[in-house]
Amino acid sequence: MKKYKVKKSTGSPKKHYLIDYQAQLNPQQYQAVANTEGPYLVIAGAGTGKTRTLIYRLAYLVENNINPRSILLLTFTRKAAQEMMRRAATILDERCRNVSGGTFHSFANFSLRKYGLHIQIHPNFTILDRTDAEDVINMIRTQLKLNKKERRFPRKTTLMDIISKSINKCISIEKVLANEYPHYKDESPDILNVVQHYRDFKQEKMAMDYDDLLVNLKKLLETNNEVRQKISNTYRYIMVDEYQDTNRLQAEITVLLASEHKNVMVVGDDSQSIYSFRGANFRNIMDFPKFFPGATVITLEQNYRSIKPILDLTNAIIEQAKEKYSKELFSEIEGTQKPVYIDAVDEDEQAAFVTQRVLELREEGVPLHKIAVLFRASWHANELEVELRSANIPYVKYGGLKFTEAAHIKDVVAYMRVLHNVFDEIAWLRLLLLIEGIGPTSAGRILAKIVHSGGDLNQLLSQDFAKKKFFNDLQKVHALLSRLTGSRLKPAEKLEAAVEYYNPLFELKYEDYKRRRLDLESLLRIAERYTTLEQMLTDMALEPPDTSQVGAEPTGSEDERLVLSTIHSAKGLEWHSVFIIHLVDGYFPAMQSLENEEDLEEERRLFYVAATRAQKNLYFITPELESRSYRWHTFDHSGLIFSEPSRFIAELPDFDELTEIGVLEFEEEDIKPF
DNA sequence: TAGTGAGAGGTTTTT
DNA sequence: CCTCTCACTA
Repeated sequence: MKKYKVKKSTGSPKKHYLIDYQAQLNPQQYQAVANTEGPYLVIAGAGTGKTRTLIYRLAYLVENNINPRSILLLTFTRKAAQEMMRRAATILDERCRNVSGGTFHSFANFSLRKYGLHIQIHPNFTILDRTDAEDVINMIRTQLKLNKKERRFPRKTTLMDIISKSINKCISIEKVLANEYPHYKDESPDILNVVQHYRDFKQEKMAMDYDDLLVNLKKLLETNNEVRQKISNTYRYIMVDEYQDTNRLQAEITVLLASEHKNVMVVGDDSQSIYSFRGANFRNIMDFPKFFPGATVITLEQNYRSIKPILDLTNAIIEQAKEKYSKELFSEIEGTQKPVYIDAVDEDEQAAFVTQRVLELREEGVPLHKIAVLFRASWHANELEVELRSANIPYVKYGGLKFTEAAHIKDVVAYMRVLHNVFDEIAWLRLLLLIEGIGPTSAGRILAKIVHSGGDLNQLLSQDFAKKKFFNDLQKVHALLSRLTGSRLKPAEKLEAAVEYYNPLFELKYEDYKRRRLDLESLLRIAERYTTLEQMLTDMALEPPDTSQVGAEPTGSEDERLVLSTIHSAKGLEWHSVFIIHLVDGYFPAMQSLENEEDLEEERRLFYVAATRAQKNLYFITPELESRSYRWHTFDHSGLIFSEPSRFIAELPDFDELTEIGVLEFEEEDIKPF
C-alpha cells in the first residue's frame, strides 16, 4: 500500500475556519493555538488569557477534524476543571462537548476502573477521602500502641501529611522527616511501620486514598505497555491547565500519557504556585523542557482582566518575590480607580464596611455574583457571614470544610458504600458504631464475621449476637441492607431508605439535628442526578458538591449571589470587584508560615493570586482586631502582637502612590435591607 | 465493654 | 474555639 503524506494546512488562508483565530488572539496566543504537534510550555501571567488559549486551541483542533474524544484536558483542582470543561463546551459547537477531561484524580479513577485489573485492582475499589484515611491511620496507630501519652508520636493528621508529601514529591519518608519534621526524626522506624500497615490495609480492603489514585495510574502506565499505548493513543492531544500546581507525580503521569505522540501543551504561571503543601513546586513548571526535550516556550504577557492601576499594584506585589521568572504584565484597559486600602478597627467594622460597600456597588449596577470577598482561611469570614445574613445579602461560600465531610453526611453515605463494596470496612465501622451498645470491640467482631464469610450479610443475624442488647438494631440494619442489595432501586431511592432508617439515630446523636437535616435533604436532591451508586460515590469523594455553604436564598436571579471564597478556591476566576479581608500579619500571611522563608514566599504568591482576581475595583482591609474572640491569636511565643497590617502591604515601596487610603466614618444608622 | 466528662492542644489551603 | 484523648464509672 502506498502511503501519502498530507501536510496539514495550519494557518493557510485556503482552510476555512468558523473562528477567526488570528483576529481573536494576540500573536503569542495564536502561536500557542495554531501549533498543535509536539510539546509546548505556555508561561502565562494572571489574566493573560491562559484558559482562553487552551480553549481556542481545543476549537482549532476540532476544526482540523481531530476527534474531540482524543483530546484530553487535565488540571489539578475541580474548580479549574469545571471552568475549563464549561468553557470548552460552549466555544465552537456541540462537538467540543465530547472532549475528555477533568482533574488528574478523576481521570485516574476512570482509567483504573477500566484497566485496573491489569495490575490486580478490582474495579469496585472504594475511595477513601481524607477523613477516612485518617481514621484508618488512627486505628493502626492504636493497634501498634503508638498512642502512649509519654511519647510524642505524630497524630493522624500529621502522619497523613508526611505520607502524602512523600508520595507527591516522590521522596522517601525519611527525607520528608528530615526536611520538614526534624522533631519526629527519631520516630522514623515506627512511622515506617505505620506506613506499611496502612498500605496493607488498603490492599486488603480494596481501598484507595487520593494519592493511590495517582500512584496506581502511574504504575498501570509504567508496568503495562499495552495499556499505556492504548491510553496514549486514545488521547492524542493532551493539555494541562494550572501546571504550576501539579507535582512531580503528576508530571510523570503526563509524560507517560504522552509517550506515544508527545503532543502536550501545559499552561501555567510560576507566580501563582500555591500548593506546595501538597508537593507542588513552582520550579516544576520550569522542568517541563527536561521531561519533554525540545519543548517550545511561549510567554503571554498582555493582561486582559484588570485596569492599569490594579495591574501596577499587582506587579509591585510580585516584584517583592525573592525568586521569579521574568515576565512583565501590561494592560490596555482604561481605568483610573486605584486599589483602596481600609484600616478598620475590628472585624465588626470590617464586616460592616464590606456589607455596605457591596450594597452600594449593587446600586451602581454591579450584580452580586460579580463581587467577591477573598480570605486566607475559611473561618476568617465568620463575622462577615453573620453580617451578610442579617443584611439579607445572598452569598455562596467556597473552600473550607466540605459538605461531604460533615459527619452526618458520611453516616448516611456509609450505607451506600457498603452496598457498593461489602468489604468497605471503614463504612461498616461507621454504621455499626451508630448503634447503641456497639463500641469498637463489638463492631470489630461483627465485621470479622462478615469478612470471613466473604461478605455475607446474614452474619449480622449470627446467634453469637442474639443475646446482646443491640441485636434488635442489627436486625434492622440487616433488613435495610438486604432489601437494598441488588435491588433495582435508583441511588436516590436507596439513599432515602437509608435516611429513613438513620433518622432516629441521627436525632439522638446530634443536638442540632434540625440544622443538619437540611444537609440530608440536599443530599437526597443531589442523589436524584445519579443512575448508578458507583458514580454517586465517586463524585462524593472526588467532586463533592459545595451545597451546604449557602447563606440566604437569592432574591433575584438564581446566580445573583455574592461570592465568599478562600483564595485557593478563587484561583483562575475573576470578578468586577474584589475585597481582600483580614490583611493582618498572622492571618495573612498565616501564622504558621512566618518562621519559614519558603512558606512566606508562597503566602506572597497567594496574595498575588488574590489581588489579580480584580477587574475594576480592589479593596484591602486590615482590621486591628482588639476586641474579638480570637485574642489568643494575638501573641506568639515571643510575645509579638499581631495587630500589624500584613507585611505584604507594609513592605510595598510605593504603597501610598499605588493605592488610595480610605477612611471609615461610622454613623449610627441601620444598613438598608437588601 | 460502652458511654461520659474533664483537660489538653492546635488552629490553612485541596484531591 | 473546636476536636481529640484519656481516665473513670456503670
